[in-house]
Parts: sequence; structure tokens; C-alpha cells
Amino acid sequence: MGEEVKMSEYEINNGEDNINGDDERVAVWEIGLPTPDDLTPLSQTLIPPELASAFSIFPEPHRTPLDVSRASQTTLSNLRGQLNALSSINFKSFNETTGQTHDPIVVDLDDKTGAVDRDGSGSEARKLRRVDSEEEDSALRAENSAEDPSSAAARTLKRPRLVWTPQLHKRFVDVVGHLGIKNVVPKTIMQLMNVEGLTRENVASHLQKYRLYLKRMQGLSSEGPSASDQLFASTPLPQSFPESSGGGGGGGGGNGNFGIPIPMPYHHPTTAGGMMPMPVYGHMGMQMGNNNCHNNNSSDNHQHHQVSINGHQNGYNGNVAHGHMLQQRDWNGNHYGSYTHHPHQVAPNDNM
DNA sequence: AAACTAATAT
DNA sequence: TATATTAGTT
Repeated sequence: MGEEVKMSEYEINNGEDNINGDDERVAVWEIGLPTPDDLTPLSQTLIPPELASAFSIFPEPHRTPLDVSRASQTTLSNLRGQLNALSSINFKSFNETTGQTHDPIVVDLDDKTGAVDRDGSGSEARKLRRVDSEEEDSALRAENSAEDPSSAAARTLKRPRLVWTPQLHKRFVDVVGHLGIKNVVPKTIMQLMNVEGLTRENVASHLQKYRLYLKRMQGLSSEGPSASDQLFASTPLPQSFPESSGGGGGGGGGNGNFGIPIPMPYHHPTTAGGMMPMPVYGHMGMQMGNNNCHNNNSSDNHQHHQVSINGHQNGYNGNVAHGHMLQQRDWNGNHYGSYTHHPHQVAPNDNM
């Protein structure tokens, strides 16, 4: 795979030369052929991500047919289980038939392939193109093979490390903001975020870091977040919201403690000093400028659109008509996955 | 036993 | 550094 990728990239890079410098006949041949931008992105395989992840095809080459079938079985059953679980809390999640994800963000840890696109302008073009063509497909993709611990494959194969993109983080913050940072616990966050492949551990780890960040922030009131906190800095501070609807606690797994939606956005600040960074200037209180969206009534179970989380949150659009919005778009973009380095760099335009 | 948090490891 | 993993608690 890597080979192919490299080759195409090579050709792409030299395409111009060929056209201009070589035989015209060559140019003729190239007419009608896909332009570099049309070519399959390096990070994309021929196999649909969902499928690939379902069969754990991505990561390593070594995989026996037996493994695959076993994995598919477990994965399938797991998905069913998840579906049920999620549907009980009114989340739309995964279409078995089409294998397409709808509401949930699919975390796509693009591990290995990541190496390819770091650098370059080429990658940028590619990135843009992707956004265009896939906007409706899936905004965030991260493959992650396993959805559940009970699966042998899931346990065995280690998944690539999760990269908390601004989109993911935003969702995280939303959930945390709604539940109140005081009471949130990883499991609940994980469930409400409704991101396929996201594990409790992933969330726990991030939560730990997030709490640290908040604590740190509390101390220094007027400080803007240092450059080190890019991700966090770009997100409004959650206002702990005393929301303890149900208790939650861990009680065993299922608990339907939240059938609820996360209705509104955070609250206004009680005190706290604002330390919002820049994008939005207003302290936390402000972000809400946006409206309040739907109200909470837990009973609102419309099946149509997604997760309530989506509902609010995007401040930029101003009104969130909850009927339907460009949810997908909101979570769109960016690549994730390359753990090689440089992750952050929250684009300026990064609107969250 | 499951899940949380803090500490530690990669 | 960011995220994962472990350990000690609840």
C-alpha cells in the first residue's frame, strides 16, 4: 500500500513536467484522467473505512482468515449490542445494512498512513478536496477498530492512539459542560459523545488532562492560555452546571440514567474569571450568546436528528434551528491520526 | 466487579 | 507533549 501511494504521489508531482515537456501524445492520454486532486487520497484505502474497521484490516498485515471472520462476527454482534444500547438513549448510530455511520462521529485514527501527508502543500489540497467531497459522508473519521472489549480482535490489536481533534474535543467539552465538570465521569461522557470507537479510557485520560487544565486556569486568572494549551484554549470553559439528573453512578452498565438529552448549553458564569483565549472573546458567559436552543425536556425524543449535542454548540451560525443543521459540517475536517507529530496547530479559521 | 481518579509510562 | 496504561480507591 505504501508503495502505491508513493508512486502516485510521485506521478502527481511530475505530472506537469510530463505534460509540458513530454510528448503531446502523453498529454492527450492524460486528458480525461483524474487530476491529482481527484485521485484517491493517500490516506484512503479502497476499502470503505467502516468496512475496514469492522474487519480490522487497517493496522497490520498479519491477519488470518480465521481472525477476520472471528473479528467480523464479534464486531457485528457488538455493533448490534451497541445499537440497542444507543437507541435506548435515543441516539442514532450505525446502520448495519449500509454500514454507514450517521450521527455519531467516527473517530478515524489514521495511523500508519498519517506519515504520508505531513508536510506539504499537496496534503493541503488533498485535505480540501476531501472536505468537499466527503462533507456529507463523514466528517471525522477515525477508524478504530474495536468497539468493544469483549471482542478478541479488539482486545488483541492495539489501536492507534486517539488524537483529540478540535472537533472531538469540542464534543467532549459540550458534554462535560452540560453535565457539569464536577460530576462527569468518563463513562457517561463517552456515551454521550457518541463517537464510535471512543473508549472510556480515552475519555478518562482526556478528562484528567482537561481537569488539570481547568485547575491550572483557575489559578491564573488573567492569563490567557499559553500556547501549550491550544486545544483547550480554543474551547470555552465549561461552567459546571449542576445537573445531576440521575445519579448516575456507575451502576453497572447500562443505566439509563440519561435518556436525556443534553439540552442546553452551558450556563453563565458564576464567578470565575474568564480566561478565554481568543477566538471568542467573551468570557465564558458569552459563548452562549447563541441561543439556547431547545430546551431540555427530556422527553424530546425525535428520532430525526442527531444527538442533542449537536444542537447547540456551534456558535457561529447563530441560530440553531434544531430542525436540522449542518451538523456534519460542524465536526468536519482535519485529519487526525498522524501521531508523528505536530498535531495542533489549530487552524485559525478553526471555528469551533 | 466496575469504574473513578491520580500516578506513571510510553 | 499527548495519550495510554497502571494502581489504588470507592
